[in-house]
Amino acid sequence: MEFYHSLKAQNNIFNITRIYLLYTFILDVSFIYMAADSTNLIIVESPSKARTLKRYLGDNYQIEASVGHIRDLPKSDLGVDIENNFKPTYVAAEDKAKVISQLKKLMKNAATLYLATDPDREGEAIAWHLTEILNPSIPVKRLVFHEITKKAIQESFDHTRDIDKSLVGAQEARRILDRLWGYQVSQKLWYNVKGGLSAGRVQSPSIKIVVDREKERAKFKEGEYWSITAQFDSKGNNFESRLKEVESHKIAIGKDFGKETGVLTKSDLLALDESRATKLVEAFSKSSWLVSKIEQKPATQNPYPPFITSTLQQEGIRKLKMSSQQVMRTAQHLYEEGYITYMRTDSISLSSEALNASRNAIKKLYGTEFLPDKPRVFKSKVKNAQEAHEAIRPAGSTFQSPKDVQGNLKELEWKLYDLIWKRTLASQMKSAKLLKTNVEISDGNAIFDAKGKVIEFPGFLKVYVEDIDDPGKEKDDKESLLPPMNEGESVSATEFTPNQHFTKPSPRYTEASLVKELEELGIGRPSTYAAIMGNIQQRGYVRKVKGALIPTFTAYAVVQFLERYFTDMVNLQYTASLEDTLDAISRSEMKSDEFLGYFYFGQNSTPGLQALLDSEFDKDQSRTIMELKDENDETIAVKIGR
DNA sequence: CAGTGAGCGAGCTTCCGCTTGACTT
Repeated sequence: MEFYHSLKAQNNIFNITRIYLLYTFILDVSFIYMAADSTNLIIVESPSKARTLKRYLGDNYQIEASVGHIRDLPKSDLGVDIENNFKPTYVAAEDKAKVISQLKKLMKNAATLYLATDPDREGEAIAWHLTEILNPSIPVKRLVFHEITKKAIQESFDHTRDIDKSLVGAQEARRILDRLWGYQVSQKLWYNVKGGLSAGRVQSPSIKIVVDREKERAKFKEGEYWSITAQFDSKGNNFESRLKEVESHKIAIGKDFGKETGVLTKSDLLALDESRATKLVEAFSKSSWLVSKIEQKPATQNPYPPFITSTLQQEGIRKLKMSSQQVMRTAQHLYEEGYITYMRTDSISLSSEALNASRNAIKKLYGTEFLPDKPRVFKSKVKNAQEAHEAIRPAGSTFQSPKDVQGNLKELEWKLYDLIWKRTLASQMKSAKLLKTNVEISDGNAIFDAKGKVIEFPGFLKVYVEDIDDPGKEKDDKESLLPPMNEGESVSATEFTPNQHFTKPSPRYTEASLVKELEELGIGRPSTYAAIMGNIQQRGYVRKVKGALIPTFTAYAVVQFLERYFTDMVNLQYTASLEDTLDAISRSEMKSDEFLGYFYFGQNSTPGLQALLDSEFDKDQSRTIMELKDENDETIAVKIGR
C-alpha cells in the first residue's frame, strides 16, 4: 500500500481525464478500513517473478505463482468432444494440487484477485483457467506488465481489464488442434508403421526438415572445378588475388554447379579443369599486369539485436559447444539467481532500465565515442512474435560485469553470462565503420580481383562478433589488407597457383540451425525449442553425431507416411499459416470452433483431418523404407516394425 | 525332465506449451 501511495503522489492526481484513477485509489484506501488483515492476491506464472514483485509491493499484496499451466486436457484420453463443437474436457494437473489448494486458501482472505500471468496467448489462458478452478467470489482483475519496474507496475494497476475471451479462444483452438493432430495421427502410425511412434504439428515438420536435407545430400553429385590464385607485388608489398574472368567469361565457382548433376548450370561461365588451369598459369606467367580498376567504398555494419531464446541457443551451441537443453538449463540458473532477465522470450526490445544500464556501462568501459546519440531500437522480424517479455540481458539497473561475477558462477554459467552481457552491450554500441576495397588486375585478357576490408572504427565489433555455421563464410571482424595502389600502376606477379576444388552438399542441420529454421517458419515457441531438440533425439528420429543431426530409418518411414497420407500436416507453409489464423481468432475476426471445423471437417475442396484419418492405409508399404537388389537380382525390402 | 522358443493375446504408446522441482542415471 505504501508503494502504491508513493506512486500516486508522482501522478497528477488532479488530471480530470484520469478520474477513474482516483476512483481505484479510493477503493484501495477503503480496504484499509474494511478489513485490516485482508490482502490482495496477485497470481503470476513464475515463482521467481513472484519473489521480484514482492520487493516492489508492500505487505498488502500476497503474491503467488501458478507455476505455469494448472489445467490441461487429460493425458490418456482425447478429451475433445468433436461432435459437440470440439468441446474440451480439462483436468487439473496432478502435480499442481498443492499450488491450487494454496491459492484457494489465500483467496479466502483476499479482497481482490489480480491475475498477472504473462501478457500473451498462453498467459491469458492460464488466467482464465485460474478463474475456472478458483471460482472466486471477490472482484477479479487482469493485470498486465511487460517488465518489473515501478513505472510498469503502476501503469498496470491503472489499466486493469477483464480477461480477453478472444485470446483465450485462440489458445484453446491451438491446444485442441495440437491434441487432435498429435493423438490421432500418432495412432495411425502405431497401427501402420510401428508402435510407440509420435507425430505432431511441431515435431513432424522438424523431422521432415532433417530428412529432406538428408535426401538432398544423398542425391548430391560432386562436381570438380579449378581456380587460380596469384601473388602480386606492388612496391614490395605482396597481396593475393583470385582469377575472376578470362576473355570476358566469368570463372565458375561452387555455387554455379547443379547439386544433383555436378554439372555447370550457366552456359556463359567458364569452368576450369586441370589442363585448362595449368595452361592458363603458363600463359599468365608471360603476361604483364597492371591495376585496371580500384573501387573503394565505405560501409557500416550495425550490431545484432540482443539475445532472445532462439539466438541464445544458437550462439551457446556454436560458441560454447552446448546443446539447446544445456543452454536453457544454465540460463534458468542464471535467471533464478538474479543474474539475467527471463530466458524464454521472443522479444528483441530492451526496457528503459536496460537501455540506461547498457549506456552507462558502455560509457564507463569504452568511452563516449562508442556510444550512439540515442538508444538503438530493434524491431522484431520474427513472424508471430508475442513479445511477452523483454530480450535476455543482465538483470538490474546496473549490469554486473563478467569480472564482477566470475567468482560466484560455475564455468559454463559464467561463459553464458559473459556472452549475454557482451551481446547486450554490443547491441547498444555504435555501428562499425568499414572501408571496402575492390582491386582488379588485368593483362588485357584475364582479370584477377582482390578484396580488402579495413575496420576504420570497430564500434560494437570490439565487444561481440557472432559465430557462423557456414565454414565458407567469413566472420564479421575478419580484416584483409591491401597495399595502397593506383589505377594504371603496373604490378609484378610472383606466383600463379592452380587449385583443385570439389562442390559440397548442403551441410546437415545442427541444433542451432534447426532452431533457427523453425523460428523463421514460425513453428514452435521459445519454451519448447530445447524440448523439441531433445524429443526428436529421444524418440529415435534423429541422432546427433559431432553436432550434426542425422535422421534414422524410423524418421524416413514416418515422413514418407505423413507426406503420403497427411500431406498438408507436414507442409511447412501450411503449418506456418495456422499461426496467422490463431492471430485472427485472438482479434475476434474468426471463431475458434469455425476454425477447428475447417481444420477437422475440411473446407471447400480441401479435405479436413477427419477425411485423411479415414483413408485406406497401405500397411505393408508404409513399413517399407527402401528396396535393394541382392546378387541374384532379387528384391529385398527393408522394413521397420516388429 | 529341464530348458528353450514359437505363438498368442492383453495392454500400452501419443500432442504442444507454460512453469519448476523431484526424481533417477
